Amino acid sequence: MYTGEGSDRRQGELYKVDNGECWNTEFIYDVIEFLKFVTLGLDVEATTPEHNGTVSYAKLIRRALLSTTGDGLGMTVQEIYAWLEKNTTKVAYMSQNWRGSVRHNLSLNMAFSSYLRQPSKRQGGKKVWEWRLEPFAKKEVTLRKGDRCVKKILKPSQVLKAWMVEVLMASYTLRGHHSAVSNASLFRIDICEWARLTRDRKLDKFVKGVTYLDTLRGIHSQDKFLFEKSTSTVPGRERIAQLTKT
DNA sequence: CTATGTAAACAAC
DNA sequence: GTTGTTTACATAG
Repeated sequence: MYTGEGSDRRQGELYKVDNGECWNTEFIYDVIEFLKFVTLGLDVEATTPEHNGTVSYAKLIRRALLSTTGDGLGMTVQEIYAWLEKNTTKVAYMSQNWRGSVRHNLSLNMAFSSYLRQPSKRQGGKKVWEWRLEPFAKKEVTLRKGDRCVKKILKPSQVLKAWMVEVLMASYTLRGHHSAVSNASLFRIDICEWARLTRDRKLDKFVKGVTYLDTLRGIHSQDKFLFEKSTSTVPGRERIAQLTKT
């Protein structure tokens, strides 16, 4: 992620980012502004067991998944239960149905996705699903608050929007061009296309107009970055279609 | 209105 | 019975 500060906003300039890609300057600025917007006013996350009773399930699940060693290794629901029981104080005094709440969070929150774990010989080919953190939810974002640098993680529901930005970036990368998006209809095109390419079920539902009331509400009406802020580098529909073909 | 927690119906395994 | 999806409702801020 590009984290530098700059005063010039010359258009068309390309920056190299962490993964080696080149991004359009204006797009980068838009992403940064967006992330700032998204992370304003977040509370400090409690890190010790004595204080994590007030931390949300989603954050604790995130911490559980971050605690796994090995790249891409996730946790089964049972492993998540066990981790929460061992490493937090929250579940001890939550309702009897806290496991249901955990599953509810896993299912509803786009920060979490399930994958089929490679079957081991011991388990005799039985299907085992594991939950992983989406890359966007692993990140901590460094923000400047006054003269201090504060590290924050994104709230799971807010980070959904950041994830949308990732979707856009991925789809642009796929097409081999880079640009800011500021137009609702173009955004929709991108989301539809990405849902099709990735066969993302959650995204697919989103495209089909099923709203996730708890997490997706308001994304159209409220997201000023994606739908109201205007930039001048948005390619036309024809151009997009052209690029998509090749 | 947003964020979060809880309950429950229901399907698939 | 477990796991996962979804809707509905409650409450705090």
